[in-house]
Amino acid sequence: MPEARLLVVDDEPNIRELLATSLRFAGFEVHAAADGHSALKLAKDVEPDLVVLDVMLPDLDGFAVTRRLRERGQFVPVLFLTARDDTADKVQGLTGGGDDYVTKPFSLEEVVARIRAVLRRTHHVEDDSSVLRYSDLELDDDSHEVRRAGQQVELSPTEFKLLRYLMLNAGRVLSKSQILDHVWQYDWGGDANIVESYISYLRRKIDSIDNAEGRRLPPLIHTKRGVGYLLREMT
Amino acid sequence: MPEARLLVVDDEPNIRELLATSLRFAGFEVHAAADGHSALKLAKDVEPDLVVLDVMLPDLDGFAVTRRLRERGQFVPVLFLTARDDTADKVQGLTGGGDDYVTKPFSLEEVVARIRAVLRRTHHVEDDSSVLRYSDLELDDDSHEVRRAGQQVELSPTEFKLLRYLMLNAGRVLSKSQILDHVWQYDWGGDANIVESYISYLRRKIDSIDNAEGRRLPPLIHTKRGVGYLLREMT
DNA sequence: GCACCGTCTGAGAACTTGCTGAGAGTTGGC
DNA sequence: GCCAACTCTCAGCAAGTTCTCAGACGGTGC
Repeated sequence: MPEARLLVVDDEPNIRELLATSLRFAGFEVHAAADGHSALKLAKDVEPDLVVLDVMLPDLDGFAVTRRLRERGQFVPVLFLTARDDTADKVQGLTGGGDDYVTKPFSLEEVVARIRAVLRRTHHVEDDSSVLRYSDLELDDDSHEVRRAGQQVELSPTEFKLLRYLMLNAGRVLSKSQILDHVWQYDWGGDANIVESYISYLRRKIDSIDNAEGRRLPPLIHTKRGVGYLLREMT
Repeated sequence: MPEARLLVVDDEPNIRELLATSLRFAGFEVHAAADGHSALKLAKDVEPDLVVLDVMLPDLDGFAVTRRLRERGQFVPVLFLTARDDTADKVQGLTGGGDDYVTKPFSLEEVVARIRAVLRRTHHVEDDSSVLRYSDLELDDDSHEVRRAGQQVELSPTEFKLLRYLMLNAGRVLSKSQILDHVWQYDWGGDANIVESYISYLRRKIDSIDNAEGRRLPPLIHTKRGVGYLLREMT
């Protein structure tokens, strides 16, 4: 059973497909539309739990779509996609409720994280917490805090997103290009060496910790030479 | 079970939706109407605990709506929305009976705070007091007083709203734009740097206090670089 | 053992973000 | 009308973050 039902609305086919595919892979049921009118039609049929909505659409803009949804009694939360500066302020004034926005170009991790955050807040079924756990690692999305063996660790935003992606895929090898695709913005043009750098930073922060007795904790991040990286507890 | 049932009446769709979404998110059951007549009709059906009512409506004005409600025997409290100067005094004259008003443009924090205050006063059976607490911080909505470790602290109105918002979301990182959306007026066009300034003021007042023994109290406001701010007790 | 190749990491440049003091403009009380 | 409190802007500094590069490191296969 999928985690939740999403409706993705974007007129650029590449972005739409990128989102649809990754969100499906992340465990959501995904429906897609290319413009405001088909989005409204589709929303009536599938009754999504959340709408991912580009603000710039060829026919109706994102706000108009939202308004019509609400007028019709569909109080589904919305995650807006906006160009960097251009509409950020317009959106800001309107995100008061459970809605949120992400600026383009985004990274997939960011979109998934925001979707989960919005769903968590609006479905307010308080049993599902915001904490990801693996082994003695804890990552809290709400407070943006990370702990290894109970000891708090300070991570930069990129380090946080990287660790989050590794934890979501614990036990699975992730290639450098997969990591690049998810943690960095989709239009990133640089070198994959950046992944190595950030893995190095992360290891320094979470795999080089001594516990209270001064004993070194076992590493959780492992390199699979020629393949990628793996978060795993080794026994 | 929602905290209370509200009826929001405003003819501007953006404002109506902004209010409806945020109030729903704040835990209220919300119904909405765009003009006086549909408001009256809806009020009969849903029997709201409070009405949020724009004074300027296309058909009946807010006072007329209120009058008809009262004539009909519905003594529901009303929170009026008014333009800044224009009717402030007129409203004041009419808010004797537990009603209140907010001038446009408002901030969401302000609206929520007033709604809670009115409900508290009118439903007077209330076991829930007007005091928010977190750690050794106390914020009293009724008396507008704030204490850190029992020691009273003087805050300006904006500082008070900011602290209130942080306390309501204690343990959760709030981005500068979230803060801007809730604490500042919805049409605010300026820089997010204002949030930094006010965080700085707040820290000076509540995080730089020495207790009776001259020992510095631990800070409660924490910066998550690149993400936002967090009110939290660190152990 | 040696050479190759992928990986690791220190150094550092460029940039971003956040903090704060100074001060201009506004409002409200007396 | 004057003063005090408050709001908001600005700019400079401090610190953190991102990313690149190059040499060191270490596994693998011959």
